[in-house]
Amino acid sequence: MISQEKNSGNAAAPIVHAAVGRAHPVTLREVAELAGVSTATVSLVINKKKNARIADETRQRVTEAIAQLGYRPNAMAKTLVSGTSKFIGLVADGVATTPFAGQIIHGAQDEAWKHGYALLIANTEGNQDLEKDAIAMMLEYKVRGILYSTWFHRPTDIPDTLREADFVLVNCFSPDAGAARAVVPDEAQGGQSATEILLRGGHRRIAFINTTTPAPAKDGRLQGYKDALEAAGIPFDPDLVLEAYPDQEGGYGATQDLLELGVGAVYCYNDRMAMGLYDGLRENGLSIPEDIAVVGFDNQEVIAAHLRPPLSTVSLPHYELGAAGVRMLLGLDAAPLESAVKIACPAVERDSVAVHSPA
Amino acid sequence: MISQEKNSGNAAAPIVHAAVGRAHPVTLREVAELAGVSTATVSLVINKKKNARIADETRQRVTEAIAQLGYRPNAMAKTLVSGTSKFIGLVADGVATTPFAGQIIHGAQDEAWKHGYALLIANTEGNQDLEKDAIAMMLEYKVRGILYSTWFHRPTDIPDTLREADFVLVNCFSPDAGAARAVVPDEAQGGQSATEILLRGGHRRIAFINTTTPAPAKDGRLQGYKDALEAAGIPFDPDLVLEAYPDQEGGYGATQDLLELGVGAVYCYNDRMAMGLYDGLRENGLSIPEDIAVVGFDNQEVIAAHLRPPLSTVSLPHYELGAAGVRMLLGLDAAPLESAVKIACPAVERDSVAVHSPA
DNA sequence: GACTTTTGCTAAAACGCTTGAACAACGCCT
DNA sequence: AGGCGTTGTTCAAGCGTTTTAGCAAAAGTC
Repeated sequence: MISQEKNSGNAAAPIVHAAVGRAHPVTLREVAELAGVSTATVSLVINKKKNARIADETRQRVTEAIAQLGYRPNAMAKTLVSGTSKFIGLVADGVATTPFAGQIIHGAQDEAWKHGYALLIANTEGNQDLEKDAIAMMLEYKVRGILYSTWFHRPTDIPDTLREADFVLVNCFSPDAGAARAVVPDEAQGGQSATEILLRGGHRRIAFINTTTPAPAKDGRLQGYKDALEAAGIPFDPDLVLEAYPDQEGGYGATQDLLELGVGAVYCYNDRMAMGLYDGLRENGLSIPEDIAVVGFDNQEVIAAHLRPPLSTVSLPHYELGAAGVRMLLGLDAAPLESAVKIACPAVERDSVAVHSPA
Repeated sequence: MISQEKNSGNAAAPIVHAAVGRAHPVTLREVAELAGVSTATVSLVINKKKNARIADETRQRVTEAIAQLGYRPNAMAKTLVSGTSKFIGLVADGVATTPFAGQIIHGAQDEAWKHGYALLIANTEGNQDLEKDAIAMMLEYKVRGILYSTWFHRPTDIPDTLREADFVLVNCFSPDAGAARAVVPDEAQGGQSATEILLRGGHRRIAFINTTTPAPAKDGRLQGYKDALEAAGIPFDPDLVLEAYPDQEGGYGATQDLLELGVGAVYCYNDRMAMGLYDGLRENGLSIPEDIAVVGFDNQEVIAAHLRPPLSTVSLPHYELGAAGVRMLLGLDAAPLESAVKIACPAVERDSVAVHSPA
């Protein structure tokens, strides 16, 4: 339904967007002709060149012609002239697949957009050929740079072709330090924050169920646990550290061992383990947080926020990783080459740890 | 670490990719000069034009020159000539934000890639201005077409600018039927499948906890429930249909009403409600599926697969929606204008419904 | 041997835009 | 009146491709 405004008393013809309908796209030249000027002039007014001297009257005429024809600049032509596009590529081994790592895309997209860039994404699902093709394509489209990201924090090899572009590693890093700019989550700080939630809850004997799978997260989260204890003046007791496969089954399965420890608080390697632990604890007639306090790690919304009681945890800053990656690529953030930049994992306190009532 | 192959006996010079290092990008002309031919010839061999007559020897020389220089075609220049790029735009009101709807991106990306297209995404978070800018940007980059998607199935208005492009609505549809091509989930079929899981489990009295929020899903899922009952020869009993807010709290809160119905099976509007219901049921000492069978809808992996017992549910085909959208856009799938194409919601059977032991 | 075909390749225009140099017209100063 | 600085605008080259028409040489044809 097209609403036609009544514009009596207005001499201007009703504006008709000629471009609507997809005939032949309107070009600069056509605008120039309508306005009775050269294409150079039109270009000048469009780009608001500061040292260009254009009469107000002319500027006006051009602006009108643009509106009347529904002109849209051809970004390809622009790019061809300038040499680089306003694209930032994002190649991911699976962030689009995994629910919460998708936030990397989101963060990158928002930040890129903020600076006038658009995101070109490619999900490679870990397939090397696909990855190569994706990077090639981005290179061909003259992207400003490429964000190379992984769905979980890990070391990664840098594909050769990637080096042809300006790039930043996101959520991963190169084993040979100094080889590339990178941004990763601060696992240790996160582990410390998680432990501190429990500490603040008044707990002194805190178990940690770590993962069995080797990963930067495994070491970092354990380190954070130790750091927090040390800061609180509590000696580290290796017996309080269990290990299990990092999923719901793993958490569930660790219940018995945990109970034998006789602790009042547990910090789980991730939310899924915590979820399993909830079930195990419940089956043993224990309630959270009264009998035992629990914190997780990752802040997988769908799990953590909807468990009963809602789980206190620590956020994996995916959104921030994406955003920081873009800023680093664009040279807006400092980007040390020696080591990856670490992004904080903020604590998210919910109800799985009782507030401390100092005895 | 650069490994230098020993190539004694091989007259060819070691291939050096001149492009690595980001000096001045290699152009067609340079390749032509190295090969001692014209740019036209190089273009011809690169694009493998079938009716182009090129001597094998020449083709060979060109190929070598390309490899030697590490030449990469400039896609912008190509696009400028051809008029349209190999991009497909995806504007989303939040699919990147919501975990599982991110699969729309994934599906679209895979399918687009399969046909040689790259995905250009823009998350508008429902912001109209952002949306307009995003579409404008896509138009300027001469995208092949635009996928306009929403994070949950709903009617939507079609922004004016969108009409300047070839477009398809994904997971949403226009209230004025026939206004646009669209692809949406088949809620009714999904509801029917969900109900059938319970029916196959031997249940005859099946409750349905619908949502209180108006949406295509509300009507469709109810319709499917009725259809399934009818097909099974069971009269529809309105008393068995409850309503609650579609989240975990809603499901939990519906427990009492549900128990008063005295049913042995429940079909929940979504997985989150089912999750809440699990808690409510458990508190009442009821076990799933022995005392009561439950099915959900949506198949939110993180919830459904990890509940105890794992929840039988019905999948919202986000991946397929994205893929189908691309195919429709590219004219690979038929695209009726009268109504949206419906994508099946496949049942995912887990353990929340006992297998039927016919008495 | 004079012709037509075929084969292999190139010249050059076009795609839509940007930009530095050039230019015409004007007012101002001496 | 001559020179000069300003102002407003255009010229034309160039960005890296694709593609059509056309040309020269080689190969067939009778």
